[in-house]
Amino acid sequence: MMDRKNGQTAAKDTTRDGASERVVAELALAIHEHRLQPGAKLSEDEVGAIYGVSRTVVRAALQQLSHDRLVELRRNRGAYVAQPSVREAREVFEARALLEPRTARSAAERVTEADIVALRRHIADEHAALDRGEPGRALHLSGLFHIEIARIANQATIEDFIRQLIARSSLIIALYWQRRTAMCESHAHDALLNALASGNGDLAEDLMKSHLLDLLSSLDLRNVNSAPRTLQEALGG
Amino acid sequence: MMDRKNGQTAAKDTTRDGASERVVAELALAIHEHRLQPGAKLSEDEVGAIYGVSRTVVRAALQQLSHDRLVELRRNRGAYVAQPSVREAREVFEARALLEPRTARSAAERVTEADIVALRRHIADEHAALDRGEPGRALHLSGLFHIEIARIANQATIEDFIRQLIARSSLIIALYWQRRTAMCESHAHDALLNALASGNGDLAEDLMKSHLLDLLSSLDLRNVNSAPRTLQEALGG
DNA sequence: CAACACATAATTGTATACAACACTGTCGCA
DNA sequence: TGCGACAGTGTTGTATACAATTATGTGTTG
Repeated sequence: MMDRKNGQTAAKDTTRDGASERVVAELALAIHEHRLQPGAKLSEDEVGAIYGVSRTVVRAALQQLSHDRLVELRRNRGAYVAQPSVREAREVFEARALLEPRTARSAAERVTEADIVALRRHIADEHAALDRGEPGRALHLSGLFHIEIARIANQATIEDFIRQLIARSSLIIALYWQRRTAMCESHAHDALLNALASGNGDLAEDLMKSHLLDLLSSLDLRNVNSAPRTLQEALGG
Repeated sequence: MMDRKNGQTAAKDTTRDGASERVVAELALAIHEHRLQPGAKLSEDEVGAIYGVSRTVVRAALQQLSHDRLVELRRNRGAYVAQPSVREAREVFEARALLEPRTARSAAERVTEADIVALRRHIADEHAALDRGEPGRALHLSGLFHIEIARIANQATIEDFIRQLIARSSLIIALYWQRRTAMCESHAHDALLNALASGNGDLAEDLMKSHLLDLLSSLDLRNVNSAPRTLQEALGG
């Protein structure tokens, strides 16, 4: 293990200390991009070996992720990528419906030229990822679009909540997405962007609301398998 | 230190493992009841000695508290009870205004007899604490009243957010409360309880909204001392 | 006397060691 | 053969040791 650590030291020297933050970021990204599937076990030794840190650091990272509900900690049994239940899925979108439309309105009232440019960039990246056949990355970028809007609204507290909700949404989509509908949401993002650019708060609020409803309705939340999936299913897939 | 640990083992045997949760609870309670003032330093060794656990456990607890923004972690410099800025204070109440009125409406639509009984109990406890001259405890109970309403609304995700916001509100009140207005909010809680008991969602939502506005207006948020208070002031007080 | 530099002490960041618990497979018994 | 007890193995929970960083106090120097 020491060898591996030394092998990664070169790449780590930018991160000086606070090694757990890097692990948090890497794991969160892997979950967001669906490289880690819901239910996957995150063994402390294994994760530590991969990133060249001790279990102490890994534990801190896992605890942090568990607070965002990306990871579920079971006492004496380890950490697993969370598997939101159908009920949790509904709750998350309920909360988003409560927070995001109003936030979009605030954003429309405060948005600057630079913000618009950044948002256009996000959308372009999203399309590019889709064209490259990286739906996981596209989904991640789609989430960042929402977070960017929250940032523009300039309410750090609400932004944090939205960030958590979007992270969980990523897991929910991994579990409950039904392929039927194509990934058409980029259209919704375009419309939102236009509303923001024109400073139309009413429209932005409405568009966000219906966008979230669309998203929710594209999920299959009939509680067919509301029970947590077994590890075997996750590993076999 | 070992002696102390053994000395507490008897009291700890109910908590089997997960020792950090107990530390989290104790520290959070101390903060909520204003026994720990904003800005107070939480040394790992010291906290560990008090609760008879190692720094490992204390660190886990502090990290958890920092995620709820009750504690601020500064790299290589330790953990301090958070000192929300004026801006954060406004943001917290903005978020509460977004979440709680709608939640109160939901609660009114779902409330049961047992819930009403529990809420009455909360209010009674709150009054009792005030009469006993324990304003810190009364404030804590007042927060629990809000959390109870969120619980009744049966949206665990939103409940968690509200829980965080109320925890932070406790710190905000510790910092920015202006004595002028008496602790009259119990009245507001009574009115809310009646609205809930009669199943009047509209009224509950309105009452919650104005209750939060009252609370906000009872704070002194002119940024007289928006800069974080010095440790000396905290210690000298 | 003020200001800087350095040595010292104290505290946090990380790694490792040991203990406690959970899971797995085997053996014995009905 | 089926079920239960038990030991073995591996993983997590906690404590401690060491390294790195910061804060403090002292002495020197302009």
